[in-house]
Amino acid sequence: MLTEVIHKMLTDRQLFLLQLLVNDYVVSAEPVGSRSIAKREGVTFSPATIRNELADLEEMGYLEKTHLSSGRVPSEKGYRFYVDHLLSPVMLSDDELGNIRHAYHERLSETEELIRVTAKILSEFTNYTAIMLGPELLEMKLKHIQMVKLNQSQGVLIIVTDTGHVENRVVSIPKSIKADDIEKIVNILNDKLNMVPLYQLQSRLNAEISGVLRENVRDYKRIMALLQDSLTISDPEQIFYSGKNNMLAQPEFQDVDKIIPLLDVLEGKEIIRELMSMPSDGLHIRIGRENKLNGIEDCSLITTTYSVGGEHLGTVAVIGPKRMAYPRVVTLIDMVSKLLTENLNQQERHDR
Amino acid sequence: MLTEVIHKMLTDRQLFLLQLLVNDYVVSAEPVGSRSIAKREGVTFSPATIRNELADLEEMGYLEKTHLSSGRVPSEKGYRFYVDHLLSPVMLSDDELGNIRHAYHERLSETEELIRVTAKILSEFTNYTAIMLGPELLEMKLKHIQMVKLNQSQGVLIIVTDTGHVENRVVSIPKSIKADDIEKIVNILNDKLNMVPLYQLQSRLNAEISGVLRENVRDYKRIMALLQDSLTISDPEQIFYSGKNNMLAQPEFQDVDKIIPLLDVLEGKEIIRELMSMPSDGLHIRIGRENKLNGIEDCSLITTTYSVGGEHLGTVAVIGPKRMAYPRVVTLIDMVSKLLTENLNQQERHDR
DNA sequence: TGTTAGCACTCGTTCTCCCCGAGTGCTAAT
DNA sequence: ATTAGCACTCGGGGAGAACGAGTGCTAACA
Repeated sequence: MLTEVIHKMLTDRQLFLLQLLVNDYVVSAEPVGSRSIAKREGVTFSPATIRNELADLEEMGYLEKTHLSSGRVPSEKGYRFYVDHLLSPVMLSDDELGNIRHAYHERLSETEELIRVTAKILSEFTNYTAIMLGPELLEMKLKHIQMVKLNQSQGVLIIVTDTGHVENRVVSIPKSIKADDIEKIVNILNDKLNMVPLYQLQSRLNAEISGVLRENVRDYKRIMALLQDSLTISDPEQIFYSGKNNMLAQPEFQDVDKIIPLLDVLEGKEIIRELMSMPSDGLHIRIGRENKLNGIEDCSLITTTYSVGGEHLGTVAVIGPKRMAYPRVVTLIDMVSKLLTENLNQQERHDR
Repeated sequence: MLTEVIHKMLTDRQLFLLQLLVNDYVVSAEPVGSRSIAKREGVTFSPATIRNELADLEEMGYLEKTHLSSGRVPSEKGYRFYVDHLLSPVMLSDDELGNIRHAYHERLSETEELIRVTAKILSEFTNYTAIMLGPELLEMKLKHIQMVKLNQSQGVLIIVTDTGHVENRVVSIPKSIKADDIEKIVNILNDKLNMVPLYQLQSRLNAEISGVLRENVRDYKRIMALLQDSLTISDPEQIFYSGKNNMLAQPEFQDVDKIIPLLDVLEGKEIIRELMSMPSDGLHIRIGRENKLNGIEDCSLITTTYSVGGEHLGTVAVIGPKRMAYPRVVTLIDMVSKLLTENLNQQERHDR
């Protein structure tokens, strides 16, 4: 057991006090003093004793003071310890459980809609910001491809994936390419590329299709260029945000100068890269500076993953202040990612 | 000429002073005093004279004071007058013109992309928030409809409109409906509904299609229910935002308590209704409380429209503080909406 | 009669000073 | 080992004072 290792360094009482202090600070957002801890239930010793203990905890780096004679605040090391060893799962009230299940109860046949709803639930129940990465587009497989002509020189190319996701783009069609050519090409593509992952489209196109096309259609070069262009997946990630403004209500972000960089980061692409750099198995927590990304030094990031049909992976993330209600968020994010996986696979089940 | 009517009430000097004061306040965001006006170029009279004039303008309701001995600030009536009678068009620098044209210079074949880029340009060059309403989905005409089967019980219904917009939704297909039925149905729909505006789909379905279906396919009732369900356009508006966070940099929104309601309104649906309530011809400005919507009493809204092929109308809007750089925004929004129309119709031209 | 210099007055802002209270560390008694 | 007591620290809040940007008014002037 890990606790034995811990006991060598921290006494039971110190563990208890650290836990109390973090719990207190998480709700009050203000430095916690010995007196207020002493008043808490289950505390049998005096403020003076607590002060001694807290001084030790501070010396070990688990706590900090904002100024010489202030109460204590958890350090990042303190949060890390709390999260690793002291996190006790929290029970949600029946009311809340009911509400969550209810939100999922509508008929949500579309994967996107399901993810969007999940993000909303997560942000509303945590009061922080939820970010979800959809299943990577590039991992999806091509189910059907289609060209719809809009007018003499333009058409819409439509790509449907196995998950039911639809990509479309408008393309210019040179005059030299005739309608029956297009039909022929689309048929060839559907034939050869069925269930090919999107990230392979380019290479397959060059390897297999180019030869077939050369034999079957006129103006082969132009068509190849066109296809190469339009079968490039430009934005390989689907991103869903919810509750971006929840951060504004947090006491640590009352200052506008803190809000602007934060919101800028939340809207930017770097946060996505940060999310994708999280390990892809199970639940992970990054506290403050553990995030490599500038601008969220005062935030914590909790992520987990969900899967569709045991394959396509997506990420569920909650971002909030370092002083986060970790137990609650962990419970919620875990629950929601399981519900999401469950729901998605329920759809998937129809496949077999 | 309107100016004659004005002259009966406001002297030339008063007009001049009002204009100076608004221009000054727009950049400084602070009450303007007589001394600072006197220092401006072209002002030949003394602070005392200016004070007298300003007092008159205040009496007439064009100016306000924040407190008894402060400088003056334009009232809503003052802004209104300024906007109606004193707005002098502003020239953009060659640099800026170049940048704008450059931003449009990439190949932007997709309507959506074009609108998105326009919003971005507008918000970046004004430093306010841009909101664009896409051409109303309901006005578009059906170009092609298609069903792609995903698995035994689900398929994706794809609707392509004449503008190249693609709508799609996942539908559950009852087992009783066979593949050849689906093909038959889709053929009938494409045949009967070609170039029918989307808002008519429902009624046409009931009037014309239901009879044909009854004769040609099994399980007619179920299919009708399915079609009725999936041919409903759920979200009839496409909305593009850009620069929502620009508001945070404005001095009037330094207070977090002001930011939260503002951002909430910007994210909400009411603002869309407000936008749609603007007259649909030419450029319009609503100042402060002229907006019926709560939460943007301190903002002004400038809108204009753009058109696609002389038909589908969309809205371009900029929202900023009442103390807005009106001349610049008017010039920019006008220019950008023209460029947008131009670009869209360039695509359209290929049609003929 | 319109303009302007001069002056008393107003009022928000900023700075200082002071006090309060929450909290600490240390010491000595239990 | 625990705790009561005490001196000390420091941020926050409130009361004044000084400041300055601005006004309105009056009287003099062209």
